[in-house]
Amino acid sequence: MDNKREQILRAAENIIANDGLHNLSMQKLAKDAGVAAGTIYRYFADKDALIDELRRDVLTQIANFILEDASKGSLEDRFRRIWFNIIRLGETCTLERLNFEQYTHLPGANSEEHRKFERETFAPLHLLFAEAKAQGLMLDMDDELLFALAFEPAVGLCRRMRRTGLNFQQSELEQVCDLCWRAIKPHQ
Amino acid sequence: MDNKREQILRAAENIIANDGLHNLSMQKLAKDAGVAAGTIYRYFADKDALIDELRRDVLTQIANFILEDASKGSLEDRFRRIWFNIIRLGETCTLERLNFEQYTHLPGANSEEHRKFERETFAPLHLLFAEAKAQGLMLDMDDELLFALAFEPAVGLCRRMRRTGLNFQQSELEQVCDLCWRAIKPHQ
Amino acid sequence: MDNKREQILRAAENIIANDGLHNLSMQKLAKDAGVAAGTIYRYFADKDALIDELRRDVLTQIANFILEDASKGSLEDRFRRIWFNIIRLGETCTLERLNFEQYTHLPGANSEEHRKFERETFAPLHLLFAEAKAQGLMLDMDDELLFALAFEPAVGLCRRMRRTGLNFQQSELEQVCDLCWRAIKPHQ
Amino acid sequence: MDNKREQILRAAENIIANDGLHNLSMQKLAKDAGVAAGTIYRYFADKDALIDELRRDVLTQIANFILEDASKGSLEDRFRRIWFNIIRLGETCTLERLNFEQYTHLPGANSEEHRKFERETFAPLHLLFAEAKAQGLMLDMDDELLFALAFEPAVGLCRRMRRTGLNFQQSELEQVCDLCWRAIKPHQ
DNA sequence: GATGAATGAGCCTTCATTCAT
DNA sequence: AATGAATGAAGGCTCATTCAT
Repeated sequence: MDNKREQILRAAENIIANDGLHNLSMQKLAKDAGVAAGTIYRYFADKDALIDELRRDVLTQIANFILEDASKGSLEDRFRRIWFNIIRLGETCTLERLNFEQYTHLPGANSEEHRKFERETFAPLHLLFAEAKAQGLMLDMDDELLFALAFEPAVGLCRRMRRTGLNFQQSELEQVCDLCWRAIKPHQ
Repeated sequence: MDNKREQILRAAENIIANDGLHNLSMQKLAKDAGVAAGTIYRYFADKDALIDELRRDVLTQIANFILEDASKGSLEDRFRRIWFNIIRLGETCTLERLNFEQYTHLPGANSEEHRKFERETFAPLHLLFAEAKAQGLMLDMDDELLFALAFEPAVGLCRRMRRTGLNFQQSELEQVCDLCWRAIKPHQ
Repeated sequence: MDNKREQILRAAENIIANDGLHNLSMQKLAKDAGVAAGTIYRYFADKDALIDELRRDVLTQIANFILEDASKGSLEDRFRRIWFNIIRLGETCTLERLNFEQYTHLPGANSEEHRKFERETFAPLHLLFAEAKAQGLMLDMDDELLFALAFEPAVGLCRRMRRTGLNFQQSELEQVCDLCWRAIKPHQ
Repeated sequence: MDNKREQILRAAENIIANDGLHNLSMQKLAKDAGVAAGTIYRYFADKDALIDELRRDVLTQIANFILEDASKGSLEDRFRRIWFNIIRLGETCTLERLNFEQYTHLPGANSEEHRKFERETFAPLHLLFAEAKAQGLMLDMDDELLFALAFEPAVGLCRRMRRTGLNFQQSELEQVCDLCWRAIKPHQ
């Protein structure tokens, strides 16, 4: 049964989410995953490889979560859905799952190789931008800049929620989302 | 002479900036700081306390950098100055100083205690927001939301620059800054 | 079919010859022998037993090699043939077979039990000595002493060749062999 | 006090002599040497470096023992003294010291670098050979061949004594030594 | 105050062996 | 008989911390 690999990855994610990467020891991981220490090495070459895999795995989960239903409805609907998915991702601060910020701290997240993987995984987002620009609904800027204006506020609010444990009111969030949408729209 | 404490903190910052937190060993720190390993323990209770102090120390430096001249000129000038200070901070990738992102990775940065310190350190920013709201130049929203809209795009772009190593053109950044400023301005 | 036992022994010999005893892991052995790890334990009680068997097995091969044709021709011919077989054994540094020196390093080679086996295996040598002594062609000394005088130089030269990788000229070897033969001959 | 380094080397030698190299664990070594595991690493970079040093250290001891008084008296006296020093070295099978055979099994003993060190350490032997050849007391052969004829029998007898635990009678050894000396002397 | 040698718990990893299939 | 996934003890090594000097 290959769910042992899955058990290990989930236990690793859990430990990092709760105690931080520096508390991820192979001994503890084995115990939490319910396997023997040696077993981990049947599935992952070494600790680095395990983290590599976890990084990709988590990114995929995050992307799936954020981009869910990102292709249905009007462009504005799709934008808002993504925006709130980011918020929801931040709100879902179960201690069992790595959040986006923790993910970016994983070693290797900045490697050229991984950034390529990230680009591919978030391809739908770039399609959305392209479509919107083509229809004159978004400013014709570099995607990086658009993302910063449109979604970084949401990412930042997530971080804030995570750090303080406090949530915002839905109406407040709606207003911010609205302002983000306006910010990247061509001025009438 | 208390500059030994300073030597130690600077050496620690330097090591983390260059090699990462996980390469900060007390022996290497002692060597780089030019003191004996035991000496560190005369100034800091233990490694955690050292990092606690470094975290506050670095935050203060960062705040000083970002809020430099934040009280001169028109409100828009002050806003723009802060916004570009954030960008400059991201661009200034000296190997000698911790950058903002590295700072946020330091363990304990999310503790209630440290967040309180952070709030105090960035008090001038809240004063700016208060002043601007009073003059009707900014939307009357929670400071957290305002910050997200106004500055998170800059923070995000810094992160992007660090990760990819690429810089943006000044004109592009000006445009984004401008859009941030508009985003939080009341729609006349 | 019992050739699985043989496969395992050959694979073990091969690994030790190429990579050294300390690289003989049961997993690698299983892989190289083309069997499952557990299967080895159907043929050998444990790793020690496997090495025990390999030791005997290799000794037998070595003895066969050295004593080949050791019963044909004049006593001097037989002596010389053995002497040069020892040299040839040292020169034959195939990577597939353990050489004599590697053999002597196998744990347990000095056990009383194994030495008895060694004595039996080299019985023909003792017969040769007995015959030669009876004919007055060799000094009437303890076989151990005779062996030391007659063959240890050859063994030593092999070791030297293995260590340095250099070979000696045939004429030089002939001279040494000749001097060995003289050394154990009664002084006219 | 730098005798900790010495303690560690002696404990290592002791363990290898008694239990074999594969039983030399850093844990056991630390315990036997009366230091903490980490302390070993203050004196030796790692296990390999420790063994490297031990190899040189033991070779030096062996050479000192064998070459003791090797420059006094007639050439034959010197020859016999060395020959019997080799025997004595083998007889001195205290379990506390590595013998020559064990020494040659230490990893790295065959490296070019170490062989060079060996050559230097045994330089007096080569001087002896040179002197004897110049005086016409020894055959004009390669030193390697001379050594094989003259001393390998002694080395072999040592090995034998070590393996069987039995000693030879002094008169027997005298005879063998004598035959070795004759073997390398020019046939009048 | 300052030193740095010494400590030993804890880390990552390997591998002989077992056992359910 | 054969498999190979799983085990977990043990190995080499690091490093935060202490303490005699």
